[in-house]
Amino acid sequence: MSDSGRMMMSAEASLPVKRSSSKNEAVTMRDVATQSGFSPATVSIVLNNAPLARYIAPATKKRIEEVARKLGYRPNAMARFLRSKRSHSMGVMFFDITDPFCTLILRGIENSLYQASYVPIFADAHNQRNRFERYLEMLLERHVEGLIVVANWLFVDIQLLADLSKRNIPAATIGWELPGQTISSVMVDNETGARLALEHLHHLGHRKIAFIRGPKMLIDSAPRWRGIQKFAQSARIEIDPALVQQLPESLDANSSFESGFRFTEELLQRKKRFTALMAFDDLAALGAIRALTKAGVKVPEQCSVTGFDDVALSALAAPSLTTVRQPMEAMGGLAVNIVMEGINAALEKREWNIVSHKMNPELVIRESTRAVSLVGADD
Amino acid sequence: MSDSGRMMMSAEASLPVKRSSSKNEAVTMRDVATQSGFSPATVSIVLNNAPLARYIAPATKKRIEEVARKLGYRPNAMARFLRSKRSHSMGVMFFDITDPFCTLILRGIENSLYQASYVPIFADAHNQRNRFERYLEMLLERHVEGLIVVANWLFVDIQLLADLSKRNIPAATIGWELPGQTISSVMVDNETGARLALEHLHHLGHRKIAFIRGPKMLIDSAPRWRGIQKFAQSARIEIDPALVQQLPESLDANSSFESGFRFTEELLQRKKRFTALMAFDDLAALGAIRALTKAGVKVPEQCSVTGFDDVALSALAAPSLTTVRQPMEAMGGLAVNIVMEGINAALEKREWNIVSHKMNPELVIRESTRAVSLVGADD
DNA sequence: TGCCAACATTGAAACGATTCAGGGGACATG
DNA sequence: CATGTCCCCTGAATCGTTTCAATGTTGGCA
Repeated sequence: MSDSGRMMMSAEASLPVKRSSSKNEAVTMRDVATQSGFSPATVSIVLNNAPLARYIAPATKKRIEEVARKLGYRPNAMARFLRSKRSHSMGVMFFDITDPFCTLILRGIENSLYQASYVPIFADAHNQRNRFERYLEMLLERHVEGLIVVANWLFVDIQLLADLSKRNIPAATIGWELPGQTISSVMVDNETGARLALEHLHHLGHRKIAFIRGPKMLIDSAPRWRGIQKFAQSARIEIDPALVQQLPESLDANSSFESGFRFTEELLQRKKRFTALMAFDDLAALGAIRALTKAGVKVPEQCSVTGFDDVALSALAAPSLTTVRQPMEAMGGLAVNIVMEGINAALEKREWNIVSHKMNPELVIRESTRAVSLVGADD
Repeated sequence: MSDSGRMMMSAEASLPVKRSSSKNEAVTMRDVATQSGFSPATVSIVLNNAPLARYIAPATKKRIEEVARKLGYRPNAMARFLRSKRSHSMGVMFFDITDPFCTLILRGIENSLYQASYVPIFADAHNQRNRFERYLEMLLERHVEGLIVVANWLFVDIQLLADLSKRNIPAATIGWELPGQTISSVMVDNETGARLALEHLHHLGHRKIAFIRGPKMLIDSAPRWRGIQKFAQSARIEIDPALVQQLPESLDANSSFESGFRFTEELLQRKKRFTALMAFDDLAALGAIRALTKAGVKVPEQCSVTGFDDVALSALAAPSLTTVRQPMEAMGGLAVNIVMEGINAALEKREWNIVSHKMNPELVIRESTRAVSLVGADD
């Protein structure tokens, strides 16, 4: 009564509502129910706009929503999950957050999840198998609705799949795939990417080209090399084995910089001639540039260098790096969509298919490549 | 029967256990209870090693644990939380994952949380206020036990605090603090850091020094500039206003590279003389180096450059960057410890204090700085 | 008047764990 | 034989939602 008087001016008729005395107890649905004079069931139906809400009187809805707002009601996600089986969370496992390759992918994933009002639970495996497994365990306990694995190393194993498919949790991998279509995956088309880079160098007139191959353990290595070989053959570029090196297995994100640096120094010491160097990834390329510069070989004037990935610093380096871009943000987004599709399919008891998607890479031409100068020394 | 026969050889007497027929139904505590022949209560007590477990017969424990393992029982985190009020999760909000400044901090946070078996829920605000608020909402719905905010922009507002302190969720900020000790914070000692860099340049003989100040909106800007001014005064270095520029407000992580580049170009065009340039952060420094190099000014031979932060690429750049390192991983770890302390205090109904910690920065000397050459032209 | 459909709301049973107040049984003690 | 004390274990309530079957109330129509 005391309240209703003041409210006369407002268009909304607003019944009195007791604010919860500044206790730190959370406001529950029951509170909203008692305060609004309806039952918890009704409140739930209204606030979730459930099918039954069709039958709820508009005035009731308004009243309940008003009380909920005034009380600052926030649904308890755990309780909700317990009943509805939907956690609205997605596990995101990756191998190393400090790897620049990862961060843009994560951005893409995060962005898409946010659109869908899903919460990401991040799990950084630090490239360690046991950490991977432990995190997987934690994610399963939390009943993530789906799982995205950003991995490039081969160690991620079958055990994972067993668990996932048994509990049928939709999953997708990025940058990594399992033989035999057992799990959805998103990868860049490595073979095409490598071809693009080599084609570019070839087009610029380079014929004596040094290569830094990726480590065996990395799934990307083989197809990229294949792309190189195929194009070399078709363009009649001779690959001199003495100009080919292979990165060692390493779990450290920045190690390929060191290796690229060291390999290039060795190459230079051996007085091998080459007018271009094609590195497995951007970091190796930057390492190579560093070595070349240090030895007084100017990039790109005397030697062109290409990378792969287009990580953030490639654009900032001096000279900026010509490289093959992986559409990382898009890859992250696509993986989310694939998993979402799986979640929805399961919800509607539809069938759905495992998809393996190869994204198109894009050649990004910057400063580190240039046409072979026909006049003047190329050394 | 078929099972027990095979088990005879094993030392553990093992009673038969029905494996859940390959349904995808999750195995619950009730399953373990019925299969083992004890009540859910007992199972809970045993599996959690609750206080009451003192009174449970060893044989019972063994049996229950065995059944749980065989069935592949995994506790349902949500159900557990609903009862126990402990979500074992921590909200981690940050402004932009693509900012290299962020990633190492996140690594530190993740690492410490992992030790404590807490799951991080990552929320990337993209430097947008509404996104920040929406995520905060989502984190609260999920009842994270604590919150860590990695922020440097000033827009994070009081509203946040109201919500947090009302629900008394322990929180800590990294790289940002609120006036008046209302929330725990971990920051680098910006003033000291700036002094270290300037001291270094001074020590190398530089007197004509250009400065790129940070944007006003960034909390780090003021103390760093203060550090510069104080040292300049005590060392009688004259700061020429014509050599001082200020980065614009921008939400893009890489914008300071552009700005650093542009500012330096302008400086060079104006034919201002300087032998060293001190940039607000690493990206601005790299931009500056780029501009200098482009203009034919050799770094460090003709001009020394320093940065701040020591982000990952600073070591890889050519020349590698002399900079002031923030102990980012340690800062992340410390923030987690602070929040954990708050959680535990609340649990034990202890009092606990808000702490503001200033971490010591460290000067990292690399290739981009060199003593002023007394002979030869410095231009 | 009687019956049915549509409307508006609710009671109560889950969901899967935790927790605490007991409850039998065994054994010792007075 | 009554009582007390450990031991070992369990029944049942509870956490905050969702959801379904059920209930009472209208109004329309034959």
